This record gives sequence, structure tokens and C-alpha cells, in this order.
Amino acid sequence: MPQLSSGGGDDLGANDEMIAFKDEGEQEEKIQENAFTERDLADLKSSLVNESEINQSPNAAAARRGPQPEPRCYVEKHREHLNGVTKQQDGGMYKTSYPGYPFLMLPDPYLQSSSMPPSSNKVSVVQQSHGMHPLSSLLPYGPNDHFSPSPPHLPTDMSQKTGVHRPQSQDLSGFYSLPPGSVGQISPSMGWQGQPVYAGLPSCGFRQTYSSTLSASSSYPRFPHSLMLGPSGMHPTGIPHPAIVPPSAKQEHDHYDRGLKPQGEAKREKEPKKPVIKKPLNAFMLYMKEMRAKVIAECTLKESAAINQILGRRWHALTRDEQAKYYELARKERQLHMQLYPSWSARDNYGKKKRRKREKQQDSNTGGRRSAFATFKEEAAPAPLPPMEAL
DNA sequence: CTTCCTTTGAAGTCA
DNA sequence: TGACTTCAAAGGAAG
Repeated sequence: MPQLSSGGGDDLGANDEMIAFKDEGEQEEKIQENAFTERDLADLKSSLVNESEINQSPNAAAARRGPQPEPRCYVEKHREHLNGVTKQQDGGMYKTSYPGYPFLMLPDPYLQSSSMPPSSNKVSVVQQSHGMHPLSSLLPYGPNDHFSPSPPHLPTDMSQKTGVHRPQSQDLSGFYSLPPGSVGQISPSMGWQGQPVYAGLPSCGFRQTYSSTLSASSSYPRFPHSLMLGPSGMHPTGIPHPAIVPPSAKQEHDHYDRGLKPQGEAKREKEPKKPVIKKPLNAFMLYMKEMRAKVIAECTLKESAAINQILGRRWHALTRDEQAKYYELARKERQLHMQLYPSWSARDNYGKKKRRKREKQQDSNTGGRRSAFATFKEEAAPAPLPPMEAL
């Protein structure tokens, strides 16, 4: 795996993740036919642990909100598991959940302005609430290459196993309000077709090509000026990018732009605000984006913390191939992010959050807000998600 | 209004 | 190099 030359976690996650995954896969083979109920029981067991922990910790943040509502989901989860089996038999998630997989940034399911094809009522995958996402839409997928640089721990014929055929091109303007040709302007020039994932980055001239294509912005700074970005975080190509968060974005207002609202053109000129380029989403984040609405619908939950717990379990319950899709998507995202913002570093966003984890831990030692679940995990659970043992 | 919670993974930092 | 830290999304809840 060329891109795994360093770090090792580029594609399919950490090794320990995959070790656990292997275990789960083995378990899944055992229980493939009859054991979604067992899985649910495992969930139930886990939830009982949580609840008992909650009850034992009146201090806990979870307790302050009452027991985790997660158990409400078990019936629905079972149903979803069954549906998942159907999906896999029917060609996998691409077919069911990724109606436009090569162009993942489908309209936000929460947005009324959805331009999804009428035939699709699926939950879109990595759509952005604050803009369309060209990363996936421009992902260098060829019809057959989506997993071509297979992760070392994945079967090399994964793409064949998934049997997914992604259309090479679709009318992106149907998904994005792009000027005609804007996509084509980028995609071919990026030279992604059939290109090794990272092999070409240093030398293939992708960046050069990209720069030349985006000549008007070839010298744009890391954080493009608003004039270049456009009113809503548009990339100089004209394609909005979710990683570019315009200063006016509510979401970033929460974290980054508090107190910096423009109060006039003079101030804007005086203190031009740099749009925040956010980190590309990792595989799990992409998975969460896709599945969150589903879980919310099934569980009638809205609290993200609880939903994320469910999603974390489901993530571990995914098959290897299913996870691989998201790892691959995440890798593509990172790749394109790197192309779009060559000089961007995750460090750029360090310190944006108000509190540091260290401060949190210090507070927790002194009785700060800390969930019993977290404490339980640290004290009793070495792994983030204990394997689903038989009850 | 601000921060926390909660998850996994990527990337940064530090010894 | 390994351990640790921070951030990415999300929205309700608490301070």
C-alpha cells in the first residue's frame, strides 16, 4: 500500500482497529444467520453496563440527563441489521446508501433545498450542512478503481467483491449548482484517473496541474480570501468546499468566529477573516454523517452523544468491506483536501477549541463534568468498544 | 452564550 | 518511535 508507507493508519485505520475487527468478523461469521439478536443482546448488555454505571455515579453527566435512551433502538436496530443483510445481498451500501457514490456530497437530508434525484430517498452520505463537498464529487474514482490501492489488510479483490460499479460521470450540476464545465474543468486536469492514490502526488504534477487549472487562484493563500471563496465558502474553482467554512457560517461561529462578526465593511477590510479550513473527515466521521439521520429516525434520539455511541457500535459491527468503503472515502477526502490546501495543516486549527483535553482531565479530577461512561471506560474497559461477548 | 458529551480516526506534539 | 493530544460532526443539555 503505497500510501501507508508512514503512519500505517492512512487507509483502514489502526492495526488494533483491524485486529478487533477481525475478531468481530469471525464472530460475525459465526452469527451471520441467527445472531443479530445476539448482537442486540450484546448491545443491551453494554447498555445495562452503562445504566448501572450511571446509577452508580450520580455525578455523571449522563446521569444528569437520565439514562441513555439507547435501548429504545434495539428493535429498530434489529430491523436495520436485517435491512443491512438485504442491502449487502443487493450489492452493498453503495447501491443503497450511495446513490451517487462518486459524488458523495449529496444534498443534506436536513435541507429542504435538496437536489437529490427524486427517486432517491436514501440518507445521503457525506453531505455537508454548510455546503457541497467537491472532495467526493471529484474523487478520482474510475469505474473500477475505487479500492484499487487496497489496504494491506484487505483482500485485494475487495472491489470485485463489492461488485460496485460506479458511474464515471454524472451530471454534477444536478447535485451542485455549478457553472457548466466547472467540474470537468477540474476533474480531468487533476489527473486522478487511474492514478495511484498517493504515488503521483509528489511528482506527478497534480498540484502543478491543479494550480495551472486554477490559475486565477494559484497563488491564493492557505485560507483563501472571501473574494476568492465566494459568499459561501466557495473554492476558487467555484465549487464550495465543506472544509472551507466561511466566517459567517453558523457552525463556525460557535467555535471559531465568536465575537468576530463583521460590523461593517471597514472592519472587514481592516480585519479580514480567514475562512477556517477544517479537517477532512475520517472514515468514522463519514460513516456518522451517513448514518446519523438513520439512527435518529430509528431511535427517536437527537442527542448526539447517545447517537454517537450507537454509531460507534455499529461501526464496529460493520463488515470489513463496509468499513473499507468509508476508509477509502476518507482517504480520498484527505487526498483531495491535500490537493486543495497543500499548505494546510491540522495544526492550523489547533487551539480553536476553547478547552483543551488536559484541562478537561484536570477538571475531572476535581469534580468537573465528566460522564460516568467515560470514567468507566478508562477504569474498566481497555478497548473503546469491548468485543461483543456472549452473554 | 459557551462548553460538554460521545464516538473513531488522522495528524500533530513531545519525550 | 510510542504515547499522548487535538480536532473533525452533531445537537441536546448543563453551566
